[in-house]
Amino acid sequence: MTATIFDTQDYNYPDNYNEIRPKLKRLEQAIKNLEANLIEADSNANTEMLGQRLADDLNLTVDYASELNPNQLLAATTVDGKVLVIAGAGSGKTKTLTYRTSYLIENGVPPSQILLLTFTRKAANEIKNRAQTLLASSASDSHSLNSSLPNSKVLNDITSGTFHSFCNRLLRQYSGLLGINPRFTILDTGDAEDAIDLVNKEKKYPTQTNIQAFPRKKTLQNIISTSRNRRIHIRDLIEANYPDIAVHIPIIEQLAVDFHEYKRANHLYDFDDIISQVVRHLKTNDTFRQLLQQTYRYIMVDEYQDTNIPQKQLIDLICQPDSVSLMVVGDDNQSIYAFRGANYENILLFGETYPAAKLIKLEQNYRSTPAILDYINALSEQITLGYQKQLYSKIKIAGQKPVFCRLSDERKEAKYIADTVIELKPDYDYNDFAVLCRTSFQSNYIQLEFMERNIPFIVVGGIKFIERRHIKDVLAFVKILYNPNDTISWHRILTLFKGVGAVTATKLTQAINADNNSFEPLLAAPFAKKSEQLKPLYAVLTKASQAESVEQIIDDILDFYIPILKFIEDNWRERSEDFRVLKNLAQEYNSLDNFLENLALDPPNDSIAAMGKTESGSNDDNDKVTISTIHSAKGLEWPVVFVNSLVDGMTPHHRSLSDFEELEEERKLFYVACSRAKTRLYLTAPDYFASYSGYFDKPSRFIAELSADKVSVETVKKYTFESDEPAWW
DNA sequence: GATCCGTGAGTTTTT
DNA sequence: CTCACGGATC
Repeated sequence: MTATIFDTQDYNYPDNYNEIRPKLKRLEQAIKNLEANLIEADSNANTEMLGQRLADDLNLTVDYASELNPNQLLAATTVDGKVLVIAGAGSGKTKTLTYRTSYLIENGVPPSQILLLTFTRKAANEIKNRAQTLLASSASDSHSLNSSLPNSKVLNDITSGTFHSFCNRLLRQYSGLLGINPRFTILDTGDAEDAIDLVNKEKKYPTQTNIQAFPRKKTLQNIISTSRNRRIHIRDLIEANYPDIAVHIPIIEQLAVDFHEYKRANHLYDFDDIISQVVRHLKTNDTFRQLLQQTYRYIMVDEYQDTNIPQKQLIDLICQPDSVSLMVVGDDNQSIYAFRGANYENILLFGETYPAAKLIKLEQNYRSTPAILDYINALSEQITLGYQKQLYSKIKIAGQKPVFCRLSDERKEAKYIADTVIELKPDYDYNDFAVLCRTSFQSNYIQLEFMERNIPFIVVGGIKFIERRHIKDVLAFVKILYNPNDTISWHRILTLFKGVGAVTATKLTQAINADNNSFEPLLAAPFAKKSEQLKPLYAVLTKASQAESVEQIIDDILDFYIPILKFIEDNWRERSEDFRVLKNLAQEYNSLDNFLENLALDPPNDSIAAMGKTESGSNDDNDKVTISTIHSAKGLEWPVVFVNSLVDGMTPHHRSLSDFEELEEERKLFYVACSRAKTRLYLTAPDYFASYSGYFDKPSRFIAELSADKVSVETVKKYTFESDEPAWW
């Protein structure tokens, strides 16, 4: 046992390891089976032959063999069958997918047969654009006489995007075949909560609130969604994770059914429906399934470790025929989305699903210094279950070991980080720094400190533009123009008015839907007298429904809505700033379909209003320190990375301390955070953290578990902090 | 039936 | 701190 930096600490570890032991056994077996199908470039004389064959192939203009490392080359050129690529952090995963895409095209695969599923749309576009550039530049400096080179348009025919955007497109494109209305509305999580609340109130279930309060809508949404994505019955889920509300199980089960029917009746799809409904159609509609199987012959899935069960089913259903080529890429060390239903077992069971599958590993790291790699490899060893892997670098200079520094409190921690940024700034741009937090709330002190020190920063993750109340309000108007059956939006709009509450709103919505979705009931007998504003509402909806452009619609709505906002919010002026952003977005779209779809599935995730404020005189608008949640930092990298709040109970989060699998995920989360760093990694922890949820004062076990030689421990004395006096004294 | 106000309970990560 | 609910009041 090697010494650790905190020998005196002891931690309570989850005690449910034995319960899940059978499951782990199964996973271990599947891993072992697939490891047996590992194909490696080094041990395989084929690689040289492969390189030679590629070099001889006159149809190829890109020099794959010299631009990729041997295993990347293998991944890029292994086309047939089912393949899992374990791509370690910083191993050139995007590059490999880019070259593979180009390789497919060069080998005559029609782009329309390629399906590329990624975690974000940005990732999909990046791969497509880079492949495009690759093909174009190679074509221009190549002596090849190949005349069938793809022109610049061709790559647009590749189907790419997130699971959600892909399924959304399928539902609309094949609405006829599937017998559904193509003009459906997408409910984001907040909308789904509202819908559940609405159904709950309308149905007036006989809840026994005298025994135990009925759960709030947020909890209900969470339970229903988790139940679907993890395929756990509501009863089992509640008994295991929400034992307090067990008395309400029958009602919640009924609510889930009624909620589902409500969505179907009103052409509403929440995030889960978008995927699950496609899966259901694939299972039951042979024509549809065969159509997709014939259309998509080459399928690539990125971030496979973060897929959930419905997403895996979707892939498996399309890939059923042996002739369909499937390559899934991921890193089991980086599965961090279980809270959203992601199932880390998918990647571990790949060998069970596809016994003939091949395994390729990318272990050469192009990102981090050897000292940092040493650290993250040590972290990786602490992860109980997974494919064998060891990242290595060809960089000779070891670089600086990760630094661990413990400070007396969160303010000191923030000061330390700011101090270090300023100290290193001469050698770096602000762009080169990132502060990664377990929860968005943990960045508060950092933000304050950076503001005081005039360090420019941008916050990623946290409160999203699209979730702000006034944006949701305006979009509700747009949504009912698109889908008048969108009862959630109707409800939202109608309750804005004085004299109209939940009951009137529901009745009015029903009247409108019953009247073939005309707006007339707004003017008719029982409702018109409820509020002075229903008449102007009728006018603006009528006007906006005839508008020529998305931008015009937004303008019409804003004319009507801003006076209302003025009345209900005192900071309306500040909020109105956001409307500029909304209008700019609207200008980019020429149809409501695309506008709403993009806003729902690919929302602008940084609050642009906040960005505008920090530009106090600085010309260099883009040079900013990134402050981000760890989740939002996935896939990114920075030369200098700070990971803060490394107190046991914050990282790992206290809610995960009693469950083996949840704790493992926290460990992976920390792994993701550390593996973002290229040259310097700073780990910081305050002495304690106190909130209503508990008092925590031990350093994170993730740091304590490693042998002491992996980090250098820095003492705060080196830094002279400014006075603790508030600025206004 | 709508709204206002006081009280009490819950706060991770996001397509 | 924020959200939801119960009860009083319009």
